[in-house]
Amino acid sequence: MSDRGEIAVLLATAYRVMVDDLHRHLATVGHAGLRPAHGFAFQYLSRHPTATAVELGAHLGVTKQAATQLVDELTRLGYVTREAHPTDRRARTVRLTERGWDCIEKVVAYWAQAERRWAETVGADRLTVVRDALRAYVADAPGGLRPTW
Amino acid sequence: MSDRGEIAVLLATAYRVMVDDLHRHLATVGHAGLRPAHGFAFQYLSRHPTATAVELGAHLGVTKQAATQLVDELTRLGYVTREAHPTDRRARTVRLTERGWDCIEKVVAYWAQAERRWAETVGADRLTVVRDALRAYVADAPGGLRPTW
DNA sequence: TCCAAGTAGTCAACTTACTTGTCGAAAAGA
DNA sequence: TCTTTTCGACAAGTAAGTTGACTACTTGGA
Repeated sequence: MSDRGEIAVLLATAYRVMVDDLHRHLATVGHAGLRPAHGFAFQYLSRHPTATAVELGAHLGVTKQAATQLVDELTRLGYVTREAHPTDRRARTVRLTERGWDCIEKVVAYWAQAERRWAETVGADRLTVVRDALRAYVADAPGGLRPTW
Repeated sequence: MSDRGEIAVLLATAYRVMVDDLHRHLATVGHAGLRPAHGFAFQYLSRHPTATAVELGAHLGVTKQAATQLVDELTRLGYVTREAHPTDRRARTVRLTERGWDCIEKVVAYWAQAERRWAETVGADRLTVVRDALRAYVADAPGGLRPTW
């Protein structure tokens, strides 16, 4: 179980290490209490400024109730606010606060730094190979995203 | 959020795709009902034939109660059996059944095949680079394994 | 050899992050 | 207009973990 198919184990471990490191880091820069699930919510909200909770749920692949709970939690933590929807009086849009944007910036900065460190140990050219190979793998694969971190 | 630090997103997505594909495949070869968490239990049990539930829990990073529940479930599904511990009358060892070993074999075979397919699209030499780079990443990282799939 | 401390596993209650189901209010399509 | 759909709220249930307390057995030291 360690030669053939080793990449699967490595992939799982690398993923885990990355997520753990990120959250450990975030906790030290004023963003404790975030769970992996929040990451993709942030990513979606950052490029869909008028998204509703239901929309967000659809993107994350969870029910609207779960999405509502997530938004409740992010609201309580100060990362998003709910505002009246411009055209639909049933709906409310979910908007990132300044604190939300700050967190996103810090995630991006941390990943960029982690990537630089990795490039230092294995070489930038090799890291490019990794990136391309991963792109090929996920492009090839069937179906829905929903990375669930 | 897509150039610098893109590898983080790719890693998360690739992991997700891999796990989903694996479980979809397992369901088609007579091993439906398995959850990601079972994978590492199998891996550990395959190389620690006299492991107890508590030991397994320590390896997986969960409480003994959670480990016991996991073993209950695997027993019910026919993947493991509990047997008297050879020297400790408090303890019971958890042993893989034939069905358990069959599942492990199928996982290994599937990963090997997935790796071959991947190598076909990106080239075997590039896949070696990926493997080495991932090894370097997880080796570099601090601390506990516990991939939690 | 006995006793205190430690450990394997069980039972019970609670927490978290979801799920399904139902509903009122508003929107949208025929 | 009228029917159907959709947004979000409320309620209850489930799955997979947690902490805490307990019994049965083991172990190591006085």
